[in-house]
Amino acid sequence: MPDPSADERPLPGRQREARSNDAAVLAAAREVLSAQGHDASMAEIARHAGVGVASIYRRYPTKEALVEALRVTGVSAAAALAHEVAGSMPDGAGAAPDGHADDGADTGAAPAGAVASFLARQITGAPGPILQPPGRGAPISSELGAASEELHAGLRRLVARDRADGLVPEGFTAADVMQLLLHLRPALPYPRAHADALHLRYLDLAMRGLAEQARDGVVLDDGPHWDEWMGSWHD
Amino acid sequence: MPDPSADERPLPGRQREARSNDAAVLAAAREVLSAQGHDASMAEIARHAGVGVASIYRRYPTKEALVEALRVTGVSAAAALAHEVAGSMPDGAGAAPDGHADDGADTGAAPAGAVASFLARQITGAPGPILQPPGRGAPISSELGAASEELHAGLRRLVARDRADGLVPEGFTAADVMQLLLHLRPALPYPRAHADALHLRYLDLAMRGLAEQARDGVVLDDGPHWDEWMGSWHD
DNA sequence: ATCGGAACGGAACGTCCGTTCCGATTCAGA
DNA sequence: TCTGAATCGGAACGGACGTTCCGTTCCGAT
Repeated sequence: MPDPSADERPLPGRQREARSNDAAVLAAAREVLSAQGHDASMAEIARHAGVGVASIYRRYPTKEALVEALRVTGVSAAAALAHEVAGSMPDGAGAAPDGHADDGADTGAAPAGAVASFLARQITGAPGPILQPPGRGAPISSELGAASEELHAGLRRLVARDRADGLVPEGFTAADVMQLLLHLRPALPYPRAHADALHLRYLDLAMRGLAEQARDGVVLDDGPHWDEWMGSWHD
Repeated sequence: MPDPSADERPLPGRQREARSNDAAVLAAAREVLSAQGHDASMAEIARHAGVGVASIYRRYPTKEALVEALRVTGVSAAAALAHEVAGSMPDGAGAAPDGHADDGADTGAAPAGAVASFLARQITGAPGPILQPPGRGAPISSELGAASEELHAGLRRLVARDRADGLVPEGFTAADVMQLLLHLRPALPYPRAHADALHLRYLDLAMRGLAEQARDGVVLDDGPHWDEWMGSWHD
């Protein structure tokens, strides 16, 4: 979707505040929603961003739309990272998100798929409510669908590499990675650092289990499908 | 807390409906809260129980109190099961909850602690919101505290037995079992059976990881403490 | 210096939900 | 059969939150 007007910051007047507000809103939303869960109030997000509620609604028609935007950026960042870890970036993708090189160090010789997923979660900054699928009804904007597909491709590459290295058992798929992430998540009521430390502790167990299954030649029976994540269940 | 009046169903007149309503409310609450999460409405619970909202409030002063009651029964059932699996029941404890013998079969030679915990969760029937600790402020009624302590004792026995059998690594504690349960939980938005199947799939990974750590002689560094679960964090 | 419009912040509105209140219903005892 | 107490279900209340509306502020242009 190309912008017909000139895009090289042509009107830096009042619109610059708009842009910076936009960024502040996104950051605040990520922060507040990740700390307090999905029922944090819009007023709280606005206050955190140093902005009135109206400034949020001017850009996002609804709270769900704001969460959607966070989902898209989170999933895109995860996809970029997955591709990067897998060995080569996709085409002209943006720069890799910052601050993730150190975290991966202490996970040892774990399967890259799981590691990358954990890092992806770190990147999103808002693990619980945001990596979770939207409500039952009408899900998946085209943007989110595209990001999701890109992530799928990246994870497939990662898992394939891990399979070749004998780090994950046969039958373990990219969809498994997503569902494992959905099932193993930091406990909300605790302070962030504490919850993350424990999260890492137990994720390590799962990765060891994977590697052991691979060594034992286990063949997993049919697991989840990719579109079950973010999929519409229609009950 | 002994009841001074006669307790052997002395007034079966209108009060029988009260008793059965009470049971229906508890069952409905467990069902609805487990399916829809903590923000299911009281009206929905009442409707599910075939009862007016007032009949709930007549017995539980607040929604939180109702959830508390579910927590107590859930934790007590888990404690009873843990003691049973560990080899002998506590004193005059009630009968073991039904319908759990079959589920344990397909987990193979997994550590009993994790298996029992999973079963405990099955028993509670309301995994997510109910095993989670209450809000930050004033937690832990004495009843819940007692049930929690009983569960702690049971899990300690289980974990000790598993340690002796070389199924869990050194440094893995009863508190670890609880926190692992808190971190690895069924994904809500999916149909129950599906979410449970995946939950079991990934729990199996963690248990394999535990066993492997034990075989490798891994010594875990300091993990969680028991009273961090249900503990008041005071931020 | 003044004007127009874009963007702002916060007050106002409607809805939903937890909780309370009240008239109707049922049952034990006379 | 009648009375009264206990219990019931659902309507009414109050507050919180998502969303909308409006008067104000700021910036570029005339």
